[in-house]
Amino acid sequence: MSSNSSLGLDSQPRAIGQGATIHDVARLAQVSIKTVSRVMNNETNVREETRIRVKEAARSLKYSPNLLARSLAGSRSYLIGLLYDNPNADYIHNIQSGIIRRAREDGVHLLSEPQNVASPSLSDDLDALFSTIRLDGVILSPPLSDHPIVLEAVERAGISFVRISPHSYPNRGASVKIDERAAAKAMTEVLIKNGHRQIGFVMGHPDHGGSVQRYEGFNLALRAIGLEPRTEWVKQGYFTFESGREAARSLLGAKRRPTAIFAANDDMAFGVMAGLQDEGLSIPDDMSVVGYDDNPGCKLVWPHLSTIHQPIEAMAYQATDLLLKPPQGLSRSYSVILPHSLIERQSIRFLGA
Amino acid sequence: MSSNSSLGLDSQPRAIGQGATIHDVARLAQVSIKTVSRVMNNETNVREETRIRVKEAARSLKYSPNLLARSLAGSRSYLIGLLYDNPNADYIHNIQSGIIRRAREDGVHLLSEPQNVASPSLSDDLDALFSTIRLDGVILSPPLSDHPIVLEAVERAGISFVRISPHSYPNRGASVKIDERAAAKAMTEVLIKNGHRQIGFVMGHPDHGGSVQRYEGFNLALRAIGLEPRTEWVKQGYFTFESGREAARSLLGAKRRPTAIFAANDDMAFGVMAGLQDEGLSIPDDMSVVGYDDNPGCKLVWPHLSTIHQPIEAMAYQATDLLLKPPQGLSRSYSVILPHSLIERQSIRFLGA
DNA sequence: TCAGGCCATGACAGCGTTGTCAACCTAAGA
DNA sequence: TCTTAGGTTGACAACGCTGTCATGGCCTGA
Repeated sequence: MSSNSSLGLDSQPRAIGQGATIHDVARLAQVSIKTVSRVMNNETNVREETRIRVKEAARSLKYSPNLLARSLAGSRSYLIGLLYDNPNADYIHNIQSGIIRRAREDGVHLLSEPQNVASPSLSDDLDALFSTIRLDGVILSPPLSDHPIVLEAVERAGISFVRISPHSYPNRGASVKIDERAAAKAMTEVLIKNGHRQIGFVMGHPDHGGSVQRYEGFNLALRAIGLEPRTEWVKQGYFTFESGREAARSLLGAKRRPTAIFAANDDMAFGVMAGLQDEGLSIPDDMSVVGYDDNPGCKLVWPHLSTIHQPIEAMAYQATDLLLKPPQGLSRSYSVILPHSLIERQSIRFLGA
Repeated sequence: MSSNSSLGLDSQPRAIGQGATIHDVARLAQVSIKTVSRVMNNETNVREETRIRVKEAARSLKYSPNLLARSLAGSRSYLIGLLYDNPNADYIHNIQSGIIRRAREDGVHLLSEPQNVASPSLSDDLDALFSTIRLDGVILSPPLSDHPIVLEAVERAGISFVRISPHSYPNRGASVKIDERAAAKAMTEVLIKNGHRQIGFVMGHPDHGGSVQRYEGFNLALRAIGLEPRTEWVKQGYFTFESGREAARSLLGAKRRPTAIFAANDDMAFGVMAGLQDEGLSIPDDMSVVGYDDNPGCKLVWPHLSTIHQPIEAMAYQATDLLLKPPQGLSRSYSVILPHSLIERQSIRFLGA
């Protein structure tokens, strides 16, 4: 005897917590399951009358198609992944919010998959992930968006992906970013406009692509007024508070001190501020400080930190949009550049124009 | 003719990006797919020799079972959900990290599902979510862990769940929390030990259960030394920076000013500090301030904020452990209480013992 | 020697969908 | 009137697993 779970006689409601299936809807609407499938997927070639009847039945049964069955049978999984390895909670939170906001428009769900860049099994881990769950696509956030092993794994699995703020391999996939070079240049120009000529720079983590671009922007602004960056004023940092503090100390030891310090991210800028205050310097009177990221902490430190604001949430939304609705003739280097903004707060002293 | 996709003749490797299936492994190991299934699930009653042969085959094909097919056929989905509606990025990030750390031990993946508590469709949204994906369980983070509609939806769907830091409905499901009342009491006692007797309190959001308990702990400590809280020193806040600032202003308007202010979370404490500084007061000289949460901003504000630290990540790990490996005879009010800690920094002035 | 039991294994039917293909109906054109 | 094309619908086989049950081999004890 074959399954009778969908026979009319078996009118027993399902166990608590079990949703209706396509069979239940089909029976109620007096059509085949295939027609229900057509209606649920908004396919064409269904008589209007039938469509309404099915929709009515689906509504009354509170039917919603089982995602797992759908993906097993069809070619989509309605699941996308976010790959990240970033200690900055605020950044990830914004990314995630943007992705989910867009994904929900298409009934897609998000799998959060942090990865350890340093792990020797990274490649295998990703292979396992992709073969375990056939994702409709993944979003790569920095620093993973520039990581060759990650890119290879994604490409090997044949999964479509969008990179957020990539800096290398420009031809490997669509991306969403801001013009970090221009942003850093603008920030530097603000310092210049305020009369600063001796400006220190704390570089970002050498493995993050953004570090280079921000430094280039800084240099561009200086050269534009005929200045050459002095290496004794450029310190290597690692995007952490402590590395910023360290850099500040080191900068204060220079023969000649700068009048302002540009840290390549806010966490380091906070560290710089702390390091300066450790030495009894007052900000911005004795030293101006600016950062990059618009971390919520910017409004907590005193004075409030001037910085660059990236529309993280919007970038993630865009990235997901690109993933879910790829534009016609999407080239392998398709890239959306969103506008950044410069937030001036109280951490810059005006030295005269 | 039946499917030949698994016949020996069809030795063609799969399309790029497609993983091996259980049939591929079975063929290579010369066993039935059922035996492969047994080995992959560590079931008993498989001859050791066979087990090894299958494992070898699986490894060489880089086989990992398809999660979706597994869940469709079996009773588990290897997917759990995190339900949250909390603007605090740091909090959510820690929760998520803890969950994922534990989930990975069991090969389980996490679906991040923010929900809007205020949405009129909350109940329907949850029903749809649960019937679309049969989750193995969900973690409820505050304020959702106390939300009747959420609890009903989860119970209705028959999904197992664990609540993080619940405050109401103690008999509805397992939970993980800290003793918030004791923590707030301890914080207040530190203030008392430093000589403070006039202490202001900024309450948390009225919809968050924690607000009440923190206030109770505060009261307990006062009453223990024979003090009654003065209502003019107790202000309603909403867990936001701005509401803290507001409360500070209002507190300064009191006939007699307190010497210390305890804000029920750090964001409000930051607001209080800002409000105080707006009026030219110096912290802690003119007023001591303490918070609750150990937000990363605590080390950014000046002076650094004394606060209560909750082991958020560990709580989430525990909660997931409870979900994935429920202890025998788990009662409906099973609750794990983790230790908190009190972090003393520079925001308290010593007035004499 | 043989029944009884346990262990190891496999056949096969689902799980709830989508994809493929065939069948039917209707209206338009010959 | 008969085709023909296109719109509408359904039957049925996947998708890649797990659950159930049957089968056969081997060991044990009477």
